[in-house]
Amino acid sequence: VKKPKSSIKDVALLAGVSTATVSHVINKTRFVSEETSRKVNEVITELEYLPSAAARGLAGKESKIISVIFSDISNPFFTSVFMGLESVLAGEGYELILVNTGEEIENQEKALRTMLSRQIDGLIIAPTGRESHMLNQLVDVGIPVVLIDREAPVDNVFLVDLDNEYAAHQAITHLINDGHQQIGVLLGLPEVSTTRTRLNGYQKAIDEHNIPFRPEYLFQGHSRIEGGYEGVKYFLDLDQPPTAIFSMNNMMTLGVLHAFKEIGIECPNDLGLVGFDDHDWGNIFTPSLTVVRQPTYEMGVIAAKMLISNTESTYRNHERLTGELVIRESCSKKCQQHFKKNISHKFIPKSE
Amino acid sequence: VKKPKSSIKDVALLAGVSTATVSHVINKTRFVSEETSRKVNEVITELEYLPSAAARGLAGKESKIISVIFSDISNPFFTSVFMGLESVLAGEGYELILVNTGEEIENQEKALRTMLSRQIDGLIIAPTGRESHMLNQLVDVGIPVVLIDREAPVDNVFLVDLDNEYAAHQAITHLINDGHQQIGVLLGLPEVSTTRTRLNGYQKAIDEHNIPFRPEYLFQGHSRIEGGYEGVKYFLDLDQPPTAIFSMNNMMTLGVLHAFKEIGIECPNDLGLVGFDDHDWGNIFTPSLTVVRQPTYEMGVIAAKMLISNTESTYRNHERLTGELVIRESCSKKCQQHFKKNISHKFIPKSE
DNA sequence: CTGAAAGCGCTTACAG
DNA sequence: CTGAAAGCGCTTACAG
Repeated sequence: VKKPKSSIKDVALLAGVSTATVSHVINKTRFVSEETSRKVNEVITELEYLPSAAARGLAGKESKIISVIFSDISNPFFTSVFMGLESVLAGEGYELILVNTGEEIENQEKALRTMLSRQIDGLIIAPTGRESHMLNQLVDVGIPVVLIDREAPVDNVFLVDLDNEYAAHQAITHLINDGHQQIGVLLGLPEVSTTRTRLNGYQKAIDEHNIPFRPEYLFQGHSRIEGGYEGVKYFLDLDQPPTAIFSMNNMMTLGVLHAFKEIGIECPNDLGLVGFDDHDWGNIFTPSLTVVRQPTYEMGVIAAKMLISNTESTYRNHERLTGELVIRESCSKKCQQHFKKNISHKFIPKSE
Repeated sequence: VKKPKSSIKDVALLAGVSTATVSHVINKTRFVSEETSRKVNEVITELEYLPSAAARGLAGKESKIISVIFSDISNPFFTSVFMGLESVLAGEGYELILVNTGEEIENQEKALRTMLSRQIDGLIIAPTGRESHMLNQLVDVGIPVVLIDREAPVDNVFLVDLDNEYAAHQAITHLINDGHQQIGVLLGLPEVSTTRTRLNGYQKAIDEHNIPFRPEYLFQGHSRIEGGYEGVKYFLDLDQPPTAIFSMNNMMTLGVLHAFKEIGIECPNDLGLVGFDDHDWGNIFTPSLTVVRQPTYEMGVIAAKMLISNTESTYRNHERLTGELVIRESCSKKCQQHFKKNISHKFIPKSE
């Protein structure tokens, strides 16, 4: 039951003009007399004509497609960034191809390869951080790319990220001021740049307070729920468990809360918690969560504007935003002894 | 610093064959001697040749683009569906254009119009439910479309959804068995089909238990956080407030929990709660939430498979899945009097 | 103020 | 086993 689509030729024929004229009235790319212009538009609506994006792309114009490559779209951080992107790009007539790499470099490379064969007008990517052959190739070919959230070893790209070191420093300092000296860290993925910069902020904060660095207070949580969950178990099994936890992202924070509930840990009295990324449940949970809020939507907006601004004047190549420490209830320590002494006997491992 | 991309002509020239042959070795669409085939592939890697998707599309082949139109990508329901879609489609070489309508019919129509001008291979959409001219046109033009989660007035489309009536019936029956006779409902958007079917399930369940239907127990929450929050306030202001709330989606449930925390409502003793959609925080919250879990990821998988299965045999035009009632702690009522009597004096309106 | 025509980079009958 | 060539539906110098 296919209805044949009409082409620019059909329009030209019916309107009694050339295809060039039709093209020009559609794109407003040269003057056309009002009369013919009207006639052409009439025929267009009559035939329900829509120009073929493929033909347009081939003929050398922009594709109006921008590719977005994220690592984990189930993370609200990225959906919020996406909405920020969309808010400016949709208005400009762009469509977004979204691909989810699941943090796998092979998926990223494969996606980038496809993008290279498409006529994309730009790329917005939260890169894995490892060397990427395809990313360099995309840049070489002249496609504008903006890195978001994370750095990567490429030149001639835009970058919008958070001042992660400052944000982490702020969070840890807050924890210290609330009486914590032993602070466990749930690390994000090692190959992602934010893990390093947030750790730097931690280091700097404890240094400033002459708190010794303890490698056993670092746990690799892989930015995943399970990692946060396992991390709590790990910390409590230490001879001298930390009195507070710094979680480097919201997924791990969720895992921490899981563990807290399961083990019966009362936060912040038993164990303090400061997280990265804010969300509605952060406010609902008891205690409500003290977190570093990232301006996620705004990051998307800026990235999008960078990409489509041909005037380089508006933005620098690198826009660094500032996080906001949202102080709620999960940090303030009231008793100083280590939590382990009191509850280790009620530890219930997760049933698998 | 643009590096010129090489075309199929360049490859043909360097390999000493025709473009037809190059095309055929790439697509494996007719036999080519092993020797020339090898030679062609060598040249391809040497030139880092990648076929132009635009040209391919124009020349009549598939575009390998599938369009996904959702109403709210910040809702985990949709991100989970998206990941299900991606899990099968990425493997088949498809790219997904994602657009977020924010539940606005105009945005939907605009997006569909663009899709019509693109050479998309298929469309997966959670439609607003209202009559859509563009949707019909897409179908007319021969593009396969699958409706997901919701129905819409179109013919010749696939549909994958939940048995919403059954799911709601199950949830309400559970509430009734836990001792609730007054059950307030937070309605989803009126134009979305699931709102109607879930309400039917509610109606059926109370009918079966001879519980009178009370229109004042229905509150329009618009499937949004604010709606859930306002709903709780509304219900508690009734002369005879309900003893339990049925929330038709996870966003409204979040709003309910906000209100609970703010007003100081103890769930389930003060007010029971059963929600639609499951999420990690459902388990973390105290009390943990009793909800209808939808097989979201699976819905995505099935929708994707429907779309690309040319053999109509595998799937019917309509696949209806079954939700699972996950019983946790937020329903069982222990005291029978209406909650209002005890706490209305501590009511603190949200500061705006 | 408007047209004729080349060209974008593929695919695919048609031929041999 | 492989080529020459038409054609997909646009855009854009070039001409007038």
